Amino acid sequence: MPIKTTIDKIPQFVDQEVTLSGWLYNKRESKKLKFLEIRDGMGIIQAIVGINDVDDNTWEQAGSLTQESSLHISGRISKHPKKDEYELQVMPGGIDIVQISVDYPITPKEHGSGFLFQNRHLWLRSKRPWALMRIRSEVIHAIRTFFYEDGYITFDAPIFTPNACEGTTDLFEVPYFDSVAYLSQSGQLYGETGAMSHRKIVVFGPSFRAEKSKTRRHLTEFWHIEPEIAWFNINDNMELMERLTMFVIEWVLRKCRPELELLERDIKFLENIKTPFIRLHYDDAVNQLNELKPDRIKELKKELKAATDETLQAELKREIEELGTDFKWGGDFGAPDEGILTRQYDRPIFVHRFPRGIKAFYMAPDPEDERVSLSIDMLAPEGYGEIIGGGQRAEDYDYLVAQIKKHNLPMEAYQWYLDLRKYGTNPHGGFGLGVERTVAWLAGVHSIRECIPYPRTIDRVYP
RNA sequence: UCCUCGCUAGCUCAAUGGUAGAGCAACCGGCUGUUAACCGGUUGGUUCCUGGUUCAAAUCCGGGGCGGGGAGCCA
Repeated sequence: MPIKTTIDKIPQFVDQEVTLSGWLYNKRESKKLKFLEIRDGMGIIQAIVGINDVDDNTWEQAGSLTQESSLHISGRISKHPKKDEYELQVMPGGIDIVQISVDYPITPKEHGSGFLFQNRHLWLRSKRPWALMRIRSEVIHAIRTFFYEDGYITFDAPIFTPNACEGTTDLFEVPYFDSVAYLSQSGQLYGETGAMSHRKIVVFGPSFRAEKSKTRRHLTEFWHIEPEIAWFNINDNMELMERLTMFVIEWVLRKCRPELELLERDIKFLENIKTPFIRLHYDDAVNQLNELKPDRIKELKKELKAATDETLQAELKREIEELGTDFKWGGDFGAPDEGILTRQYDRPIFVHRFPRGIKAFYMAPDPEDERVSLSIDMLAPEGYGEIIGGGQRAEDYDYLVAQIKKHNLPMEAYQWYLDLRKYGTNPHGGFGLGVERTVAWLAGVHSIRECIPYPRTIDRVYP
């Protein structure tokens, strides 16, 4: 009787007979041999059906299999004659078909991304999404492990909220009995209440933003890791971001080698990342940016000369024009600016102490320089840009009240939040890390839409 | 909200305003170890919808729909 098992455990069954349950991934056949690629969720193995090794019925059944047909398959495990892999030699009666799949839409050939996302429920079975979902799972597991081992409490924030965290324009409004509620765009304010109770907490959940963005870096629903810590300053904060990032990088390099290989991720870049990460004051970032701009423009002009594609030319022209003027103090960095800054380093960079005007109302002002706030962005290298945003929170009651007024936010909705400053206020802070952006960077994929099972964007809520 | 590109067979794409095609998939056949297998054949069309220009529209123009890429904003 063959042993029931799964493909990940195959190496321990060499020269033994096993039964696998799975799906046909691909098939190649000749007159006397059929090669069946079997996928069982844990991996893929090639099964061999030889016309002289099986009965007629098994031979016919093997021939009738179509892509994604479900089956049980039994045979002897052996080493691949050419490759460092194992394969399954199908035995007589070794094929038990559960269902023949007809017209599976996703073929092993090329498809456009629109088509693939329309068929996301099936595309998830293909190698690339399979690898990415496993990396995502490990990234989440690594983050939770990091915080757990560091003494943090998991503190879940509500998803229905009565108020805006950072403004109302990009909130999803939903009916709530006789009233309305909003889908949370951040758990941070609730996280702060948890920090006052447990000192170190981490909120993990989905965040919703009705931003009408259509880029590879935006989703309307994304997963958000938001630690919040009492008695915690901006330097503690950067140190925490750094430790977390290193922990996750090392975890993924340790656990996801096959997946990274499948995605053809050049892992040298990740392996070479060392602490300390670069720490750049906003002022210095602005100066550096203005110094580097002329060189970048030269580069782009060269690219423009070489470019033949018209859309690429137009894009390059626009980017050159945008870079043409000096970056003025007080502005926020755009994607091209972040690109210039990160390109010169081999590790993530922190930009800290942004002007108060471009950061959220709750950011603490810098006591040594009132123009700026104690805010931090962490920019990933290789052009991935911002993956963490955070900072120290304003602890002074009167300052916060003034900020809420200045930002035209409804005071009554923030009474509970203001209570934190009335009763035992203290320097505290935290940050928000985008899970999908982190996965995209570590896995080296272009779009964060591939980094979540079902991406939600401005014009896709199906499937 | 703005800019930009696109929509033709199941998929990826061709087609000077003049008979709508290829590759892949599917189906049939061939091939002794293939691995996005290969070779031969067959089937497959409301050219996104709508209105217009024209002797004639996949192609040009207007309106709409859907999708890709980007800006701003952000995780």
